[in-house]
Amino acid sequence: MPDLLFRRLLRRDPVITEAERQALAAAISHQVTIEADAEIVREHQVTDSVHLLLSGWACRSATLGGGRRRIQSLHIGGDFIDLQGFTLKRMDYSALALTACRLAVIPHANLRVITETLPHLTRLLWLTTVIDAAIQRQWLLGAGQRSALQRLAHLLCEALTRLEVGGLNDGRCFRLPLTQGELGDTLGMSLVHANRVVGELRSRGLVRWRGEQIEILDWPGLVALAEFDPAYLELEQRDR
Amino acid sequence: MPDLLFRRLLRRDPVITEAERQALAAAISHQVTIEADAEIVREHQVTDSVHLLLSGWACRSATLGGGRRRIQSLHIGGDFIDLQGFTLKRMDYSALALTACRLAVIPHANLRVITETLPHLTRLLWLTTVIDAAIQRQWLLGAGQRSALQRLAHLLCEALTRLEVGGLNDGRCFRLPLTQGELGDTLGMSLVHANRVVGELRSRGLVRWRGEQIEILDWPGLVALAEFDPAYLELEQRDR
DNA sequence: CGAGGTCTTGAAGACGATCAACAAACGTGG
DNA sequence: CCACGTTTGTTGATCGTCTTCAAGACCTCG
Repeated sequence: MPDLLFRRLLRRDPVITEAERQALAAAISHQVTIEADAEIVREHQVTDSVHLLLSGWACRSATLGGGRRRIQSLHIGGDFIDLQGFTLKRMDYSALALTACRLAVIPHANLRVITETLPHLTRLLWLTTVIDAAIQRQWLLGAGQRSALQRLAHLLCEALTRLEVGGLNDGRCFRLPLTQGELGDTLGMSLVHANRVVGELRSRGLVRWRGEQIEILDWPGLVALAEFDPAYLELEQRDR
Repeated sequence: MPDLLFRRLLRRDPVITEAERQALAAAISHQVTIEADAEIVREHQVTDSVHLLLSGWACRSATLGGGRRRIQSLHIGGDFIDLQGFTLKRMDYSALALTACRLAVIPHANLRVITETLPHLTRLLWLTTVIDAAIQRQWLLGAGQRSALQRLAHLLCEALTRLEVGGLNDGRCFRLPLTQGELGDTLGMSLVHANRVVGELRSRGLVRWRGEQIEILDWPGLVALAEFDPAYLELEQRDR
């Protein structure tokens, strides 16, 4: 079941043994399907299992007094939504389904057994949380130092690159299931400004953007605008 | 030597065995002292050891074209500067000493042995990288949704709380060894605005701030202004 | 005592927020 | 199939926060 996860891990590490595959598959207690806009975990909740996204899109978000919301990350098939919770226990963010999602549920107890028997797989799981954090650092960097237009361009570059690793894109086309309001929350800007900045990207001929469907028309131009360097996604195969 | 680290881990987990303490102490290959403004690790560098800060202040920073720099985190005694590098190998940020620092160096090879023999200690190390990421999420949340004044107030709340865990503060007084230029880079604002916002905090009677020395005069007021909730620092004792 | 870094303050201007209104798309039930 | 309400997208106008440029004060250290 967690094939997508393994495919992505294999981009980072040359060897995943059959025993490791089976252990992780066996750690899954059950699967669930949830509909769009459903909550996967709630902020402040103490959790006892983690969720691996098998298909669909999800996000993490946190809200501040005054209803100001920030979407802190986007997730696609093969991502752990809340692996942090395995060590953290109490969540500091909520996770929401952006589309209908298929999720694999893995109890913490089963992960604990993995940490006690399969150190290499443990390091790979650790790695996924660390890559997660590297993406967050990139967003933090953007939030302060990139313009609104650059942040949007960077998001598109990151999205396409990550989708490609899982084979979830269609060439230069992909789906981004966010309303412009959600896009604003993701990029840290108002709905109105998100709209303007989407318009700017279109008028520069960099993307075609109809509803949720996006086509990158000028990848080098977009990468240059965003100052996108995929190094932080850690796509090199190494022994970990 | 890594007493500060253990003290802080004990705030999160009730039990650390003598074997775990000794294993981590033994994993340290050597210690180094570096002077202020020295570089600890450089962006894009492939590392083979991690650095545990024993005393002094350090930060992580990343730079974007045009020389725009972002300080992504601040570190005090007991923090790992670059534990991410153990799984990541290639760094996506630079680390700099803000003051003279004493560092313990732990080769990746020794950490690997720990992951293969001491699963509970491994989970605690994993936990430190996850708390690290939780702090980053909080900064990301602030970067978009908090005003400049609130971000500064939040930074002070976080700094004092983290210093308290290590016993590194002096009541409501502590040292923050940042110039206002660096403070601006940390908070994602210009030097000039950082200065104004420090002035605002002073004139509201919330802090006394002379050079690097800070005294919190009105803690509840500062917490309220910042909307500071220390839950994300994960200070509850649990089995991990 | 001078020099370099740091802090402080003023003024002008840019970027993005907010307020407001309307258009387009979508889904639902009549 | 159309009417209707709701959600989403689009555009204009005004306003505020923060940036940039600039200059002067302070301070520390050789």
